[in-house]
Amino acid sequence: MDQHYNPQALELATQDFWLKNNSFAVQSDDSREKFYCLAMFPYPSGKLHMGHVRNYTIADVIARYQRMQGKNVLQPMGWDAFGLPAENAAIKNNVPPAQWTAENIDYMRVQLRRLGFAYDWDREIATCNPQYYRWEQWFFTRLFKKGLAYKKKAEVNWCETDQTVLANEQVVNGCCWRCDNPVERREIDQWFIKITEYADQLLSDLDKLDQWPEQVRTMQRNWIGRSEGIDLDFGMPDGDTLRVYTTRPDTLMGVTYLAVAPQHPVAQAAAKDNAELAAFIQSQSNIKLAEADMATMEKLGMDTGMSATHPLTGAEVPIWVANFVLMSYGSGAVMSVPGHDQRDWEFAGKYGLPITQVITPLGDEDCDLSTAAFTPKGSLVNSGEFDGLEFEQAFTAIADRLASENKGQRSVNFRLRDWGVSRQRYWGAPIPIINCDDCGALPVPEQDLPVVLPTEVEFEGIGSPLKKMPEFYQTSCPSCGGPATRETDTFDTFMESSWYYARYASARNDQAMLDAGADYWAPVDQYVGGIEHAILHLLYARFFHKLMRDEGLVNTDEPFIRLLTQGMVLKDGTKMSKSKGNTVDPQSLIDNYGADTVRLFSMFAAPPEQSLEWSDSGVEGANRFLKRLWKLAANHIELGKSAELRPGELDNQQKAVRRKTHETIAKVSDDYGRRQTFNTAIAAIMELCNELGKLDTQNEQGRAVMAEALHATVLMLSPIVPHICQELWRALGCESDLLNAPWPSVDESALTRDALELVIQVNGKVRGRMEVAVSADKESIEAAALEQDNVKRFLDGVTVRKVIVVPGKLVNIVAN
RNA sequence: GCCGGAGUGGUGAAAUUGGUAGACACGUCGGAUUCAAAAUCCGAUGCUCGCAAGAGCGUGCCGGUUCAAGUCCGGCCUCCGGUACCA
Repeated sequence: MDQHYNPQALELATQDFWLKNNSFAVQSDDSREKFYCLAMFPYPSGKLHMGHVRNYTIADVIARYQRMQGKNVLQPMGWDAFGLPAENAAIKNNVPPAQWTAENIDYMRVQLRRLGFAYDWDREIATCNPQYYRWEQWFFTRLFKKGLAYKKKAEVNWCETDQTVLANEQVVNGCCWRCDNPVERREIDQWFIKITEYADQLLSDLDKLDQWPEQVRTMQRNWIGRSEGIDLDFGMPDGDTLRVYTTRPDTLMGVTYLAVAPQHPVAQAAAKDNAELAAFIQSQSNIKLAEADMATMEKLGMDTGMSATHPLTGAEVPIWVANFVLMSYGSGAVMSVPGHDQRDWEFAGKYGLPITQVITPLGDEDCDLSTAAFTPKGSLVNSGEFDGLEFEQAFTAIADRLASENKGQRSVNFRLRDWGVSRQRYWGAPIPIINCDDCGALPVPEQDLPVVLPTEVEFEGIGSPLKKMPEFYQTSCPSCGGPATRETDTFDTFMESSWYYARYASARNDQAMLDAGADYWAPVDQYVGGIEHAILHLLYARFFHKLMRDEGLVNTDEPFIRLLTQGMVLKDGTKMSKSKGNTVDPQSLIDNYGADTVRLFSMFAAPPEQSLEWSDSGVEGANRFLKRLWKLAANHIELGKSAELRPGELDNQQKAVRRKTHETIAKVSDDYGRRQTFNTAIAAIMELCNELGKLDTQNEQGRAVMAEALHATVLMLSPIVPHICQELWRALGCESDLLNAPWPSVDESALTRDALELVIQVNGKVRGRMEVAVSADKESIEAAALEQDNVKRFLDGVTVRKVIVVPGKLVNIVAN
């Protein structure tokens, strides 16, 4: 065996071996337990970045570990190939998005192969391929027929200069990122999918996801935002009503004004003969659609001059237009209770509206309405017949009263909004709809699918090229046969990423969206991806899975059983990304050190769920460890075949090393399987190797202990650094295929010890240590602790009050 | 703004159920080896005081619970992610 570790040659040879043996292609096999391991597929942006390397190494480690547990493991890879960056690159480099994307995929595929990931490449998919998106189009037509897809008007960011719809990302400080002119909001027809019909299920099924991080479940719960309240109607002068939703009906008697969204019909009507109000509403249309912008902007409002009648008191309350009221939540109108809502309080203060107290504290909370609103729940005052009631009683009493007068009823509301899937962009899957003047919007018939996106296009970036291609949009109505036009909008790319995990299981089927492969492989047993996808992608995928279930395509409720959300790879304290220009190219690291070093470093630097601050130093250390490991094995092999291990004949050092070996197996197994903290697994293996370096191998049993430890080490490291381990496995004389070798097991008899060290504290501070026999009882431990010289110093002149013995850990002497 | 995280040596981090703070590495310093250097190996390394034994301090900040708090509770600060058209 070569004393010198040469990763480049070794890794290429190993990858060649895997390729020739088709090592990672898998088939359904009902006789074996399956394990579906999936990392979120990449957007083919050009080159891999460190976030990809981290993501795919984590998943690969888990996949290889599960294979060593004897499972039938599927790990596929593909490309989230539609999206905005391809259009930007097309404009910048004058290359069609399809070509740019295909070239990136080809380059990145080579990089993934070079990193040695155990993918079944036979199942590779790219979402921009018509063989993929045709099933998405087909599925959408099914949703349309079920009434789950519908069209309505919704706002977009519009650049009048460029005549283009802008993504939020493309609006910088309220202006177009290309021409720097102010954007405005514009209403256009868009397609929606009724995710709100599934809100209850999406919420309640979160309870089943007990192998998801709690933080992700909490975020989704809050995003769905179920609340219980009351819909109630204020009377309008024309006899009509103005509906508001509130979760605090107990404060109803404290309403001093109503606030409606600028887009609300009442606001629009009032503006018709009020130029000042019309100008105010107009000025609010220059704010971009992002919630963060709307929530942080200055809260502004204007009196409409109109008023409404309070449903219980009959009092007249003024109606204001307020820019912080969202047309998309509830009814687009809210009742304002400045005494008990901080935002209403600030607004009332600013515009001189009255502030009334109707809740009084139950406990000793501060309540001074001249300094702030009092927002906790309490007991009602100034509320007539409801005085003295607490929240629950008041809720019931007021709800019943409103219901009896037919002015309101209990209502469950969700923050979640229906999913808008229309994009006014070229590089996406065409929405399979035909618009006929006589018959309306109709789905493209199944036999005419897919609606293929033309890839030979003139791409200028001003609007979608599809709108200038009559050969694309001119068609005939599937119902009446008359002339009709296709939708030129394309789908949100979240559509493609919402079901790809299932398609991998049926990747080559051109007769159906999913087949028996999906029955076998779905759901995904382990999903790995960035925490930034905690809400949108993961919620849409959960929704899509339920849609597919209800279409009979899958037979489970949830797509992802266990979820690992990896932290960001940061550099200089901010997310590493192409747009920020702070990326580290993993390719040069692979060229310098090899794939195993890059894999080892990215697993060692931080636990998977934490963000990882990149530093170039440390990669060197990972490489150094592999060199040391190589040399350790080479030195052992040079000494020749080792004898059979006879545990009864070991001396103390050999026993200690063997104990360390099995302690390490126990620790590393737990770190891989339960904790998924690969950094601590690596640290434990490093500790073992440090011990092995000190082991005397001049005698037979010493070499036998070394052999056992090296076998375990190679097995335990193989998911992380598979290339070097494959080579060492062979060099250690093992004939079997390391990929399928069973995970090492713990020999409990090797773990026993006679004595252990206890820490002795006086009043919680460490004052000494002592060796005690494992069998020692509490009394003898206490007595020995009190005899320690340094302990006695601290007990001088004080009285021992209590002695606490924590078995196997410490003794704490409480004295004063 | 709202929702969810994070904050520990010079650096990345460890401490899994409230029980020895800093494992494992990086870096730095010292030594061995070398004509010399690289590489490699050995040793030291939280801060302060001390020849040493040892002592004091120390996990973003303020307060609390406990024999014992990085860990639990209350209140802040800073940074990161998401915020529905970036993916």
